[in-house]
Amino acid sequence: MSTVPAFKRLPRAVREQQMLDAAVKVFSRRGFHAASMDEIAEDAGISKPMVYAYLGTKEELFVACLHREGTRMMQAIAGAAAPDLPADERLWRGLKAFFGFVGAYRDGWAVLYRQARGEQPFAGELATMRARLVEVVAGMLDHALRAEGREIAALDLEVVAYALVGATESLADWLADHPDADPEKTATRMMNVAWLGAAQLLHGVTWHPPAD
Amino acid sequence: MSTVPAFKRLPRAVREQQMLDAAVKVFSRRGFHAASMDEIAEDAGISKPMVYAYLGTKEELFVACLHREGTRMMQAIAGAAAPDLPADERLWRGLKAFFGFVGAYRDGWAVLYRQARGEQPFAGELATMRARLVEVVAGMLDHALRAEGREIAALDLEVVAYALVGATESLADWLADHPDADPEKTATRMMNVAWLGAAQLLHGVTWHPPAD
Amino acid sequence: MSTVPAFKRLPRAVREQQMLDAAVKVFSRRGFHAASMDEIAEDAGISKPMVYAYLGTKEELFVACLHREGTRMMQAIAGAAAPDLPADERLWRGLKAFFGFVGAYRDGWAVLYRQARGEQPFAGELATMRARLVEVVAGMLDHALRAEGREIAALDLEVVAYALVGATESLADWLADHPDADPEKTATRMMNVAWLGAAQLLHGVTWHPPAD
Amino acid sequence: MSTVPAFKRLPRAVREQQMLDAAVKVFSRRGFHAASMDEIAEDAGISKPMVYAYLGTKEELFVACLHREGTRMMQAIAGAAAPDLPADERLWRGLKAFFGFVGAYRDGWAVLYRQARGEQPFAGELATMRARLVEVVAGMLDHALRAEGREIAALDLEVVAYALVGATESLADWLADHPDADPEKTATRMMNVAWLGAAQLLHGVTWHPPAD
DNA sequence: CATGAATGAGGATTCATTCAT
DNA sequence: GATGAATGAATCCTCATTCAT
Repeated sequence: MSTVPAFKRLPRAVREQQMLDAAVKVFSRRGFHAASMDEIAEDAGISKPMVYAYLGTKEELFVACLHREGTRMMQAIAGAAAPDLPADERLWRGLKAFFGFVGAYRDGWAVLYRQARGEQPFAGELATMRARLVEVVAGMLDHALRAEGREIAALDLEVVAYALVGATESLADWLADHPDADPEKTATRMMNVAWLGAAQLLHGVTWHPPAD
Repeated sequence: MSTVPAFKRLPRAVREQQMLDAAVKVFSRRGFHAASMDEIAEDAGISKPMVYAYLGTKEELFVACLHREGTRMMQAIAGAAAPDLPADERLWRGLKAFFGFVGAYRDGWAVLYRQARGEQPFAGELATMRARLVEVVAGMLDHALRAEGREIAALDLEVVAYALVGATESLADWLADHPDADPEKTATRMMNVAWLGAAQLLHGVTWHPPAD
Repeated sequence: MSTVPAFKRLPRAVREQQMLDAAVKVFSRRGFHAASMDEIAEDAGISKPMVYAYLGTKEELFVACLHREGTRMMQAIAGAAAPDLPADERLWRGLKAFFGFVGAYRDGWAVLYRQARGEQPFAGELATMRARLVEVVAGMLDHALRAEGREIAALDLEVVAYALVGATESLADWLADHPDADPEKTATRMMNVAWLGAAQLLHGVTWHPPAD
Repeated sequence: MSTVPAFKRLPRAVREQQMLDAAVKVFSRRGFHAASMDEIAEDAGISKPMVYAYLGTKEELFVACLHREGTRMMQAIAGAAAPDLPADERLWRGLKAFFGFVGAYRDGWAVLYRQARGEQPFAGELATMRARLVEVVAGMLDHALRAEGREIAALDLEVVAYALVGATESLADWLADHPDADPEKTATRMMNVAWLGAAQLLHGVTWHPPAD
């Protein structure tokens, strides 16, 4: 019955999303350190003490951003790359979803990687997220290898997967810096880098250092 | 037994190197923002005003670090990967030199990439350095392709090179985080990722998205 | 007996005045450069960040002082020297009000002139304020001259007015340095310097350099 | 017999003058606080320790500037206004010499007054110099009054002289700010302000406050 | 005589964070 | 629940001043 003005006394969940939106925006524009809680609060249209009450300290707030954006990204990928598809199909769909996400949420991507990578407090968080990706990729490769009757040392597998993830992140950076670039085209290029080599590996072709 | 009282009234060139050493160390441990000029000065065994007198502001100091470490790295690579070698040989030697450098100067690598990537003021500096690498790699691929009588769009070439550089940087990160890992082994793994795929490309094999 | 804990959580307007009071006091005692924001904040009974939050940087704070004191002074003069009075009466009342102000707010005067004059960043501010005074005085002279059927070159008028203002400022300095001196007596003396000469000018008497 | 390069190993007196030249220039451009000993030394073409060795601390250096410029000015005036001339002639010549000096050595004037006025450490020095001027002017007035068979209270005399000196300084400021203005014209204007009033005083005309 | 090297000390400014209303 | 008011604690940077060569 009360006629409270819109945008006031919103339920907590809504407020929190507003704050996270503002935080992601400001963190991605300014970077973690240069971002000020003042600016975030102002951008969220809320007073600073509210931000602290709802989402805690600056670090906690950043971690919350990381979580939200990371979860969104993983969901986008997981939803596209069903585990029962063949390896190349899975990889292709996953990459398409990934680059699509990056293209659509450049701010989120900037928060996730560009900022988090440099700041030690979040290295752990980031490592966890990346580890999940690496694990997925490594699992795909391993699965495909076993289907071919082959095997590869776990460490080698991990490192190769790590490299592929790194290449992908790098192209994501490139995409974030080229607003006009086409995400799907970028995914295709990544496939050409990743799959051609991986397919060789699957067929048992490997490279060895020369005698030197 | 030396007749010079160590650490006192050293000539400028020496002090500057000491300062850069300290700065690289502190920046790599703490990150650009969290690093304090006080700590850098103390670590260099000198007072703050000297740091300002010789190397300028904090940003200028960081750029100086970037330059020194970047130059060292490029020299290490250039010295190893002579341009007259065949492509795979050049790639292999370049990677070996690169991972060797990263393994030997983990602090320098951290300053170069992990820190610089996140901080906007240095994005430009870093982009320039990475662009040089990408250009070299792209040049190698292009050279090899032409030798095979093939060609590829410049943009595609750049993006593929970008991905390879990204994968390499990612493995370098991994190496920096695993002090016991063997640089040469890591280089071998990178070759397996990069060269197997690149060789396919060289032979005209490409991947195309399914009809969907 | 008051129910409000004095000096705590005061509204912004009140705190700003306290800060300005403190700033005027400290600036006038120490001079702009030698004054420290620490001392001003402490004198205002508040922490430094509040000063920055409300009044901005040291320069902006000084300008705020200049504005407040200058406005007060101009109001005191304007309130006393009604424009419809005869010239000598206006001049007398204006001078009385002016020296009364200086006698009552010696700190304010010191900030206004002694400090501002020396520091380049405020030369403009001060020049504007002095220009207003000069204009008023010149206007008075011009008005009186025209009433006598005479005229004088605008530049001459300005310079003469400038000299009168300078003489007045100088006596104000003298007054500020002699706490026991009587402001009204000082005003009378200034009239004897200013009016006797001005009256001659009004009657067409002028001095010309000898043939030499 | 030695062929030392010119401008090196100069006799002390010469070096000191070079330093003072540089100091006057820098102080007048930047103001006392903003001026740095580095800049002064560099401008003098000499190393900082030399400045300290010859002229002492920054304050002492400033005082030395004050002395040199003040002495030059007093000499210029004293040389022109011979004590045996009639009062108006003396005043006219003195003013001409004064404004001529200011016009010729704007830097010196800026150091003398604009800078020194604001900085407490030099208030005393300045007051002494101004007192000498005031004394001279007051002496002139007194001498002329007695010649007319009149007398005036010492304090009144001092204050009036103070006002005249103030007006003169003020016009000197104006002159320093208007590089194209003619010093002699300015002196004439000052005579019109000063002498017309003073002459009235000499003839026994005085102004008294209205009954109120 | 002359200077490059070196520093102690201090000041402006900013920010994350928390009360008291 | 919500906020204006308030601050402790750092951090960058500069400068007058002095050794040691």
